[in-house]
Amino acid sequence: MHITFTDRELDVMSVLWNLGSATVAEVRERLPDDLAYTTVLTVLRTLEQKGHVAHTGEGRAHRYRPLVKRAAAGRSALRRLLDKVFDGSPELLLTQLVSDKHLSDEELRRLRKLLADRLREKQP
Amino acid sequence: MHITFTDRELDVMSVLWNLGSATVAEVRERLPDDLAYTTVLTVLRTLEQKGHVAHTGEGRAHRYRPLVKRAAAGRSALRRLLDKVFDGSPELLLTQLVSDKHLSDEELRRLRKLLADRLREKQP
DNA sequence: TCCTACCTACTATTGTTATAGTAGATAACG
DNA sequence: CGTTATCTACTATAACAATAGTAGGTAGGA
Repeated sequence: MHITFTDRELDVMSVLWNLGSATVAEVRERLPDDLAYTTVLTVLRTLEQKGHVAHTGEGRAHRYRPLVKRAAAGRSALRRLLDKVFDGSPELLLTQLVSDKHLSDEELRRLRKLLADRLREKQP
Repeated sequence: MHITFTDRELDVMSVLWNLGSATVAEVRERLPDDLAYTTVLTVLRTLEQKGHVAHTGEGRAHRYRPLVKRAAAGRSALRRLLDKVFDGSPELLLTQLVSDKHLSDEELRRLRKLLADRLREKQP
């Protein structure tokens, strides 16, 4: 089963993942673009229709929360990226990731540790 | 500048990246779904319109080649994934990548080496 | 209590994606 | 040569994405 989001849906999900849950107004003020209130509401509604979020009443307003976990969406998107763009090669992908200028030495070191740990736990 | 492809466009680009260049028929037979010939042609045309591929005549047919490199598309997609889904954390992303069951120990080791090399070259 | 601000529900518009048919050219085959 | 297979160009259409307006309700402040 692959989970996919459109660009705008992903913006919204990102906010929900970060906040845990949010009202329309809360999502709206955190979006990168300045959209009409109703626009944000519409996006949330379509996400709900697709089963990716749910809402509960909070006074007059609705509070939305994600039903899909960040990790699940990540797994899905990563697999797709790996297959289609990096031709199934995790090395190509990682090369790209670490060649990203934004990564500090500290981060690189943490990544290395992460892999080392992972290997150790697989074959003790 | 972010490069983006729709699902189907990405399928097609993937084939072009793998083959270097291809005719409509060649792309078509490598796609995961069984699409009409004209459908594939249409996708290639829109990709051309967007400036992502170009074609040269090859006899009666056209031969298409990517204008966007796999690495460039990868960088763009990876950054997006990192920002929106993994909240900017390369660790989260890598965790997801290595928790993927498809990765063998051998691959994990190669990934670790890749990072080690990268760190060494940054600060010798 | 009355007005204002805020909220949802419904509707609308424009553009894009995904898919494919039809027409007409041409190369290839027999 | 004539017929068939193969191509491109053009056209079409349904579904979805992105954005937002309008109508009508309710809670709270003056």
